[in-house]
Amino acid sequence: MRALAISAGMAAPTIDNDDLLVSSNITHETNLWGDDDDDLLLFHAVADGVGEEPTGQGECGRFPGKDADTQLVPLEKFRHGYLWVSDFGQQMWCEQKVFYTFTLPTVVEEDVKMMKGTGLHLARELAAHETVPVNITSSEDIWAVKILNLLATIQNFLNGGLLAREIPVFGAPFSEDVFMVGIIDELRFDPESYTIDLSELKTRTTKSNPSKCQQKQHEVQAMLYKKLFDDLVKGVTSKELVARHLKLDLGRPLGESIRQHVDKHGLSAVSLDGLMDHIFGMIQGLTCISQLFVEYVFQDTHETLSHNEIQYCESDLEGQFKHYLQFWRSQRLAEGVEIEEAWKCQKCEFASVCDWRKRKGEEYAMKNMEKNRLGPQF
DNA sequence: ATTGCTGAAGGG
Ligand code: SF4
Repeated sequence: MRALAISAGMAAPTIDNDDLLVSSNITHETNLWGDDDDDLLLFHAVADGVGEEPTGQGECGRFPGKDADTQLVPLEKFRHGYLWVSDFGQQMWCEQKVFYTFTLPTVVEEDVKMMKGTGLHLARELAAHETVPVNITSSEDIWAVKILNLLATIQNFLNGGLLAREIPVFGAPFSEDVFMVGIIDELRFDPESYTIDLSELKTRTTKSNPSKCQQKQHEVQAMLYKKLFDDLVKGVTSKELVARHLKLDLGRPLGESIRQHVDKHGLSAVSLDGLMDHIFGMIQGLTCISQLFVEYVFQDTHETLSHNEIQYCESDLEGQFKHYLQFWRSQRLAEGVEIEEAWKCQKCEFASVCDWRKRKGEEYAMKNMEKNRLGPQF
């Protein structure tokens, strides 16, 4: 079984054989994974957005409410009106840090553990398909790539394929009208039971599972992927919704390079309108995700430390989703870590300027002083 | 900042 994925990037397009996956970037070219011949076509596309600097909203720009100058909330200032699934995980680590990464200059240094993690993910991805570059001429093309890569997965499963990696998903969960985009690490299809399981891969520098709080991050990430995928299967996510949030013109003709791949899938669509009609119809022939797994792999030896099922809890997910959304809508300030998690500040590049950390430290010192002052006498 | 006039994710 061969899969094809497309990617658009700055580099020259490359075409591989075997299973192809495509990823697209904001630039002029994309890569398709896989074989030219057939089967799976996976695209990831990128979205467009709008970014802005937060401005004089008081100390560190942390006050809630719209930005004084631009009247934009973080969702619009820092993202282009839609969020990434991974944004929520970052917020769970430290929301204040998320805020700083968007508003303060950061030090450029290569992160070996992240590069290793990326490498391990890429190796697995390429084991499932190859990428083929495509040319991109518009935002519509970029999203068409994502949709074609999702289509490749769907066609793969409907044709008896068992495994897919790096599957793009998107939607606006929980009727909040906030658009989310993400990429699922891995889906496995069992034709016998007609079930699809999801697996989220995390690599580790130490030979141990992460702390509870990090495990929680990974679980929420996996649950959100399921939610987005299931909404697609259920037909909750419509092309109009996608077009509105991503500011896309459904009728705009797709570029030549994209059209060729559309043709290869046996489709006649010339624009996103027809392409999404097709894919949204087709995905409803699949089934919602059954089991969720998080796999931890040791970076040095590539050995799997654990591969455990996690429980999907929709009400829990919804609660978290709405809480973290408040930050993006300026309905509350960014929250930093509590004193129990001050260890996170140790390696944080913003520690020396972090207002939150300073305040927490002072509060803590104050409490201790109180205790010492009152303590001996009572 | 890798890519940030911003692709998702990459680990802690
Ligand atoms: S110093 Fe601590 S509280 Fe401040 S941004 Fe970093 S991790 Fe968050």
